[in-house]
Amino acid sequence: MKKGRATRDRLLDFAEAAVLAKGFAATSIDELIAAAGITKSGFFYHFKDKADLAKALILRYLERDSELLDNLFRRGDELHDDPLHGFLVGLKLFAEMMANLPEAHPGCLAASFAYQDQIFNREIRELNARGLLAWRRRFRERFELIAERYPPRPEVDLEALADMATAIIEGGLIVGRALRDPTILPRQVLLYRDYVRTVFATPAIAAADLRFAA
Amino acid sequence: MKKGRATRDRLLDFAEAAVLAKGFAATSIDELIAAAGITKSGFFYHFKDKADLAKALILRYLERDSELLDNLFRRGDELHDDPLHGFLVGLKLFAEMMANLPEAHPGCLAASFAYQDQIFNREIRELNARGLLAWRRRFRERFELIAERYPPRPEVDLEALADMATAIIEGGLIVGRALRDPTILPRQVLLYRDYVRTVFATPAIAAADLRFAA
DNA sequence: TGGTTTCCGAACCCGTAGTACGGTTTTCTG
DNA sequence: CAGAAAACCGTACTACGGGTTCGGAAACCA
Repeated sequence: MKKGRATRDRLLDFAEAAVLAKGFAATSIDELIAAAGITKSGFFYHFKDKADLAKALILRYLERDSELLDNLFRRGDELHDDPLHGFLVGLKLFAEMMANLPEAHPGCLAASFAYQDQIFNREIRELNARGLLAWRRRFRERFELIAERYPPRPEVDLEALADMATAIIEGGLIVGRALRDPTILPRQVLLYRDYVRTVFATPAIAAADLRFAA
Repeated sequence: MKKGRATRDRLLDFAEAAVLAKGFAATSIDELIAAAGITKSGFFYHFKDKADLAKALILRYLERDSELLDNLFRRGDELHDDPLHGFLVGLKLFAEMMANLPEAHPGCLAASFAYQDQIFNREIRELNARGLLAWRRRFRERFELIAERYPPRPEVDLEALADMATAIIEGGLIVGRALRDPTILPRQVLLYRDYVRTVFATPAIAAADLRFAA
């Protein structure tokens, strides 16, 4: 009962790495069971078919991801009780975390799935979309909170600014991957951070904010 | 000699669409020849194997893409001989083009390949990386030109700003794809455009404000 | 001890990339 | 215009790996 969970998790680990490297269709069950040291029927005990594996993969990925972001921005807010600067610190923490990853960037499962969505059933596509919407919502709510204190430049749509966070992360991952340069993603995040600041930091308020420094 | 070229192009068309929808591994030669109305040996006359198809795909994609960007920014420069504003117009034209696409967004082959790079040989990965580097170079050179006339905010690295263009496009494509919302990409491009403007046309605020690096 | 969880062995069928080879059309050249 | 050469397509076949099923057997727990 405990061991089953462990091998299931190992299967998911191998699968996630393989999917990010080769895509879902090119990841064979054979290679997963070989890596996990079990046989095929062992696999089909844990997952009823390959689609079930895909579903488990995103579910786990989205959950972990949301947890990670929660922690990150919570820590940011602990360092600054101002909503804007807490967010900016959170972004910085994220950039640092991405810069200090032990190995090359793993990539994002949601992006991988998005570029192969026709091989998945609707349920999985829905899950993926819901994950994206959660990210949008997370950032949008934060921006609305910030906007109460720091009026944003009026022509900037806060929802698009929220989507920009995930867009810049996904894009940074792709460019970093293709160029095999893990420094790209963190730098992109910092540029995004800089942009967010320019959106909310109007001159008068920005001056007043200097007391937050130090 | 003429007809052969045409069927080859049709094969590439179907292949590109299928790869963007399902990934390269899940795209079978059988489905391509069925769509093109030829038989297998017809396919293997045009491409010596599947890897050869992949190579032809990116080559064509990168070439078309570069041509498209050339046209776009040339038109932008024709409307404004100022390097900054010509570029901004080019970005706007790009956003409009993406907004007015007849069908949903096709996606970017380079991104698709980046998330499945382990199924390709080194030559193809190199081609893909070279494409990315070309985009970086294109934008970086432009930014350096702009910087001669409009001094950028000093903390902004122009190379990263160049990468941000492709990152925002790739990211916008992914988010738009996952959410099935074709308006996302153009809006992201416009946000990027807004950021570029703030980088080069800075009101006096930011200098002091940006020292803030908790 | 009895039941549940976890895994194994072996077989099954299908789709896939790729080949061999012969035939037909198109294009070039004398 | 003839005819060779190049370009193109069809049929039939191989070899293999893929996902999936089923009947059990250890391992674990109550």
